[in-house]
Amino acid sequence: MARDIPDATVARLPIYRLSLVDLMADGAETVSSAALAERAGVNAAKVRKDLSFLGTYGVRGVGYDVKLLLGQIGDALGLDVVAPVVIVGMGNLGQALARYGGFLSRGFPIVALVDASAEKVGSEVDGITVSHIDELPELVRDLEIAIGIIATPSSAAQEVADVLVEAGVGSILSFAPTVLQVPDSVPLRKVDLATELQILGYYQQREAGPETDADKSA
Amino acid sequence: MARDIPDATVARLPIYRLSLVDLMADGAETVSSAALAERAGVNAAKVRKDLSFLGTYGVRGVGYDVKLLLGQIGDALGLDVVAPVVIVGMGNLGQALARYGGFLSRGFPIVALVDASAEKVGSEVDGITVSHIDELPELVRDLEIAIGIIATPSSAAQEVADVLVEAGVGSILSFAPTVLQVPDSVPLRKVDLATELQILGYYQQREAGPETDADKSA
DNA sequence: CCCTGTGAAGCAGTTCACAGCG
DNA sequence: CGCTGTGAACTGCTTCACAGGG
Repeated sequence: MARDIPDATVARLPIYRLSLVDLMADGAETVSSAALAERAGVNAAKVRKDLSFLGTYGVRGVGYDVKLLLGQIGDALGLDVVAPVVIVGMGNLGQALARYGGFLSRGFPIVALVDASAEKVGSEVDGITVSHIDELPELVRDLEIAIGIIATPSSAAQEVADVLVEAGVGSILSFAPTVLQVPDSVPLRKVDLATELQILGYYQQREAGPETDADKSA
Repeated sequence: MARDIPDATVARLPIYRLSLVDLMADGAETVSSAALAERAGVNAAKVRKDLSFLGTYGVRGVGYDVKLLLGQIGDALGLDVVAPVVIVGMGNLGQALARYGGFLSRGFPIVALVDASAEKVGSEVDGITVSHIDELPELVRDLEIAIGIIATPSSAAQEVADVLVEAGVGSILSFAPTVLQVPDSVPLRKVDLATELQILGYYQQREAGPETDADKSA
């Protein structure tokens, strides 16, 4: 079992996974690093280096077995372990995420929805009844929730993050446009539309930008 | 005018901006690199290095003038130039973004909404009438749209990206979980819920992860 | 002979540490 | 005397280039 994969590589594994799923749908049984690189939008050396962190599964002169590689990436990402998700904040974005999340591959089931407003509590979104935010700690414990998604206004985000951490959530994904303070032991990732637009604005200004990477995150 | 700022710095400027807006609301007139670093969740040396790329605006022994610094960051990001936005795909996510976008600071007005389905075309979302996707090139030209946001299913994303590029959009933000091919001259950023969850899954697995970065992106 | 796996070189980003200005 | 601005060291990521296996 491969441990301690560089952050930059981890951020690319889901992209390789996506490409491999497509390849498998196309009936491919093996794939070369060059072909995978093309699909994933990176260069071949990077693909080989990245995959080498998972252990070695390529066959020289042939390439990688698509199915096997998919399994290896899934193992590395821990996709075999189900990680229940709660979405906090049932505004436009939270509701959209709840419905959108329904399409997510098995592994990240949305098991609870939470909001602070009396109007929303009790209503159903995508088949799940919205609970009051005061019940969050209880929900996290009872449903063994691993990931908390914050889709509240900025003003409430830190408070929600504190509750999630306190309740024992394993990691947090925030859509609130604010910086959150959480213990180092809780992985936190942030997605913010305004930030993304501003970054694009910079590159646009001076014609010709880089070619993405996102992940930039880790 | 400061040119050629490192990608990693550009990705942090919106975060500094956010922190500075808060500081200004709190009535602060100056801020030290240490204080700004704390708010932004980075270290002080990084703040100073980053800001040095904008030109020098700090006063030794005192810190940075909040208002002046906000202006400088805005200039660097090109926030003085209005960049009209079109959202393509009026599913749950697209609609949520349209409404959410209404809250965005001036500078990124959503001026058009587009969808392929006859049901959606003609309806109104957040005060804007949804146009048919065939009108996209025309809209981009007439409304001088600078940024295209892709909120379609994966299957349509590449086609939409091609149309946007062809129509002359300056940059693209994609929410579709697929890798898009665009010319190097068009900055592209990707946001994908499933990718984010998978990355979190990795770090969660081995208890104790890094402290975000997002962006990871450029 | 093709394609992987990987040392080694090169580059970008981060952090340190301190000189110097207000 | 505090805090900035920055050279220099360091760390981590990317890319090159090639040895070696199927």
